[in-house]
Amino acid sequence: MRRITLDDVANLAGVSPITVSRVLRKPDAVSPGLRLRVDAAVKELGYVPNIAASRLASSRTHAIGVIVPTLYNVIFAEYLFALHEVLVAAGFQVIVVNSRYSEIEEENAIKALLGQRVEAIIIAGTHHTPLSRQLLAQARLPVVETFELSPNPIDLNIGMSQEHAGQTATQHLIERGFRRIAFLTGNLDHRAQSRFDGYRLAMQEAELPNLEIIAEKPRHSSVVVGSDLFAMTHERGDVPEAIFCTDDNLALGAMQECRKRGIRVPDDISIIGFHDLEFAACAAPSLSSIATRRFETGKLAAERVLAALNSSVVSRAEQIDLGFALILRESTAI
Amino acid sequence: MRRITLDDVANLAGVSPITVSRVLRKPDAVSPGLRLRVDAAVKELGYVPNIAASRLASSRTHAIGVIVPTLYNVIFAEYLFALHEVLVAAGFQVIVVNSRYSEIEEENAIKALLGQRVEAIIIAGTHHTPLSRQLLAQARLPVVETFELSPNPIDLNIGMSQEHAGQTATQHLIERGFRRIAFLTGNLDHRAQSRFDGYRLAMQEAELPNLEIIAEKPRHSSVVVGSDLFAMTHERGDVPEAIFCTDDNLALGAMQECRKRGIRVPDDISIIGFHDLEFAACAAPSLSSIATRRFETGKLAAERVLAALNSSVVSRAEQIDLGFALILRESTAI
DNA sequence: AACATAGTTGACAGCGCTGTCAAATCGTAT
DNA sequence: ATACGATTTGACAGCGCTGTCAACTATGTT
Repeated sequence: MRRITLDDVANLAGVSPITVSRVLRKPDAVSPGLRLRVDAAVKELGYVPNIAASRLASSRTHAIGVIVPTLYNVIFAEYLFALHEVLVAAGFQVIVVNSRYSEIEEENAIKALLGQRVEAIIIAGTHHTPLSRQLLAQARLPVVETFELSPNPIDLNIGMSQEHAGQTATQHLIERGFRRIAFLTGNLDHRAQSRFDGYRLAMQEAELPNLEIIAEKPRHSSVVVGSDLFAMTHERGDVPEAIFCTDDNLALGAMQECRKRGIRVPDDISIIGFHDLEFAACAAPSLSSIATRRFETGKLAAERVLAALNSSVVSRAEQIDLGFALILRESTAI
Repeated sequence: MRRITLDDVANLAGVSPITVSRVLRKPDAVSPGLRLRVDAAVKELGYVPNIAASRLASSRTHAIGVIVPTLYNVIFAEYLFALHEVLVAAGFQVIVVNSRYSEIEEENAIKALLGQRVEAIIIAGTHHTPLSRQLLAQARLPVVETFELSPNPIDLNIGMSQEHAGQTATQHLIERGFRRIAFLTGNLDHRAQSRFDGYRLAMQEAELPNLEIIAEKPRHSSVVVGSDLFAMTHERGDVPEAIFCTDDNLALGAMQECRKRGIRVPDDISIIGFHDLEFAACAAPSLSSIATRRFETGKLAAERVLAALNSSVVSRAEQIDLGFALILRESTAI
């Protein structure tokens, strides 16, 4: 069972293969009569062009590689949604690869994407293996690092200061008058680590002692982990006055666990999350958080990639800070 | 700036191109001496094979197409995680495409995947356009439809009866003695519709009137939507005795809104969700739900695809029911 | 009627790799 | 020293498409 090719369609329609190719790619350049004949033949044979052959012949793949650490966190779904919206509309295929928070897997992902000859790579995070950096730098294609700001961007960098955001959240709790303020996270990936750095900076400035609630075994931020970690802390008997959680899911879990244990939020304990996920506003009590701009990050990254691909002017190492916002709600109200 | 090719590596290493190709694909078939020379040349030039050329020449893509409606719902993240785990380990690339709950976009996704000459397609759902069905059936490759059971599967079908699950959830509420039982959803995609059918069947059997809380404009299941819909219902003054939500997120939102409005769960109202998402067990109160098997669905689908690709025996139209489980927790306790 | 012009169509080669099979090389037994 | 099979290496063609450029057709102009 041979697959149907351009030649088969051309034979059936009684035209040359190149004409069939044109009908498919730039129909306006072909006379209506032939176009109809070719379209009919395509339909009759159920012809679907072989993209690998097309990519090889044209040396354009119309593919953009995107690397994210996980699909479990909705922030990446939002980011990918924006990327898709822009790139697919512009005729590009988006190839999403998952690094599972591992730099080695990320390196493999980069190799795989380069092997596919993607025309650009958009990668979440700014920490990569030396080989990853080298591959990306040598590849002579637009690279966008997102979500964080890098001290030495490979190419374009669109993000925000995770450290400053962590500091801001902590300072808010300090200003509320709390002294025993804990930092809670399920794992310390690079971004969580930066938020932690910000927390420590703020605590140090206020001359307050650190209070870390960090899972023994790294676990993805989720409601359950927030619940578990708070339960453990409560059972040890050292419940803080306030908690900064690296993620709203963790914060929600902590709040639920408080409720179960008869601890009132914000009367007995204040809680602030991170990312301002959709549910933060409607939680009971509503959750204070740091709003981050996932959608805008994706949109801007995609637009810049398109611009770079169209302009052919090589512009290097630009950095865009999309910032963040402190959102105050009931969970840290006085 | 020409890209580095196999020939460049061969020249540098002083061997024929085919030998380089062998070193990369089956190193054991090449003597250690040459292998080292070739590896060194590959490294020196930073050579990355062109997958399009490889696919064209070998007429194997080692790619599997996966279509999901959205990445916003974590159930698809879990499903994709399982698919990846099995397929990537077996040396396949997983190409994920998003249909955004649209049959037209799904059709386009199918065309795109067939154009890539994927070796199998795994598609969430069993409702497709006629052309989609035709393309999938004619494509002569393994097709797996997942998450639902189809009356006429295209090929393999791994899922569960959404209708029966909806009926079971509703019957549980009926057995608890409630009469004013509402069905709440943000949108009526095919699976939600089937759950709704199950709800109506159960209500009809018990000779109870339907009570629908369905968003006017379709909205993806989320905590906010659950919260909004419940708020609207409460303000209209017709709060039911129990609610079956098509998704745990909706249920969580409804519970939070209850809390804000001083309605106690389960004392004043019982709520059951769907999917048994991770947070259901640790919610306050913990949430009754229908547990579904997303991970197993993905794993089994991937394994069956691998088996089909290896066996070359064409086995058609098998159907596997992975079932579901009613999980009773505080939110529907008496 | 001859010619310029724009608009269509086609011939050709080649993108970079791999399957197939033939040639070369090696080690070992005679 | 020779012959043999096993192993290693290479030559060749072709996968299915597209870029380039040449050839052709229809139309309008002088």
